[in-house]
Amino acid sequence: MAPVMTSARTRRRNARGEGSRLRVEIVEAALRLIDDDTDRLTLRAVAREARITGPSIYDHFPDLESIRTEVIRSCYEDLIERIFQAQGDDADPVERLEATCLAYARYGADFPHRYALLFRGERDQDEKLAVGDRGAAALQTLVDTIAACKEAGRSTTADPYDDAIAVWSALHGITTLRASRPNFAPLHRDELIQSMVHRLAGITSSSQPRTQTPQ
Amino acid sequence: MAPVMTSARTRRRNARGEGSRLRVEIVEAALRLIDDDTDRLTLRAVAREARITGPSIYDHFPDLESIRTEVIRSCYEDLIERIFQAQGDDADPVERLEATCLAYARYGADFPHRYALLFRGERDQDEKLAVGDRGAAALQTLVDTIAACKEAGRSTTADPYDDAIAVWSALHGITTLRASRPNFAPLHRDELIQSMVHRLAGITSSSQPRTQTPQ
DNA sequence: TGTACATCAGTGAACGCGCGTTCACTGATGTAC
DNA sequence: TGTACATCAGTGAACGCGCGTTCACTGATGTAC
Repeated sequence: MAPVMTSARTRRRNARGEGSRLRVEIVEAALRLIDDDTDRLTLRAVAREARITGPSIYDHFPDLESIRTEVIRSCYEDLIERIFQAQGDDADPVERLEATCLAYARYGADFPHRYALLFRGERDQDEKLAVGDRGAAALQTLVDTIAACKEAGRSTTADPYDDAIAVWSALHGITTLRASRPNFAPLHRDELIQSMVHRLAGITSSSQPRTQTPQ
Repeated sequence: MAPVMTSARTRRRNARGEGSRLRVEIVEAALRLIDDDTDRLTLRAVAREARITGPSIYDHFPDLESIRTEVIRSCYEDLIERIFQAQGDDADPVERLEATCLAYARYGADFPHRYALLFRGERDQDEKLAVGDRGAAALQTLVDTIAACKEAGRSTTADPYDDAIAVWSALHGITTLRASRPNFAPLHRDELIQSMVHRLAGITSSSQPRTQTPQ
């Protein structure tokens, strides 16, 4: 008689005292499903992907929604972390601005479905995620960098905050348009992004990759 | 004995020969659900909203997916129509550009969930919707308008197509960011949009609502 | 004008499915003696 | 070193639900005579 094929077939249970390891396995499984463009994240699908049975999840999460929240929170943290890392120790504020914006866009290009997830939900999401402060700090970083460009005489910005909002909007737009239309601006994405950022942040002269032809 | 409460309680059936009227009622019901931010569009929910029973839908649509497709198609047509209408008969190309972009952004602000629907799906969508040509024509309109600005000496654009893509990205970004964060740029949305469009399309001088402070 | 009837716009019951969640349980494993 | 046992990491069956879809049907209404 052939052995029954169970969903947990090849998985080896965690050792004693290592039970909480399953919590991160669950989140990883959910991320895999999201990256595969699963249209609806279900508890049973996550369990299958983690090669456990449904009820096992309840030792680590009270319900499906809390898995979802944790997944979004971890993606958010990841993106914010990359933004701060991209700020690096660059002395030139224009290069810092470019690096920050490209890091943001690159996250969206590398993980389009995770990125979409971050901006799908709405009201009160930040509170539930408890990352509101870090998110605001990331935006402030962009504001400060544009302000630094101005102080260095490299930007004509009249309002770094307004321009940071404009830059963020443009980055978000090109990131999400690209995700939904695979053929959208594929050839010179980074150049397009840099060009948009330069214009919206009022960056002057210098190593601008895009040449303007005066009328 | 109290009458049985059915989902079709108050609806009056369409007259003979008017059966196809139900088709548009179904689409309207689906649109209402979408505007109410229904998380998952189901056939049974559409039927309830249209005050008919589920099976009645099958006289007009072969399956749930085809309702969805028709809804998206009609939203797409609506948006494209508004873009062409906004082009109007304005002689000033800069004003035409502004009107077009604001019409686009306004659609997204007025119908955030319909707008999101248009950019949720992905590959092959245009073919399925049979609106690819009209969509491309709408984008071309934007390209032409920017080119007209240049010819009128009102834009320094080096490449109207690239700049149209940039403008579209920015519009898409601010529209979707606003949808997911209700507090995002609420005070001067139109001014922000105009300012972004002007800078990305290389519009010079004139009635720019945003004052640049030279360093 | 009156009536039988064909047509048409739907209905209602039923199906199999995957879902979230609950509950009692099992069986491997580290530990006490 | 050997064994009984408590603990822990999960399992399996079951529940009620809403779903998409099918099928046979019903009952109002326009039309032919």
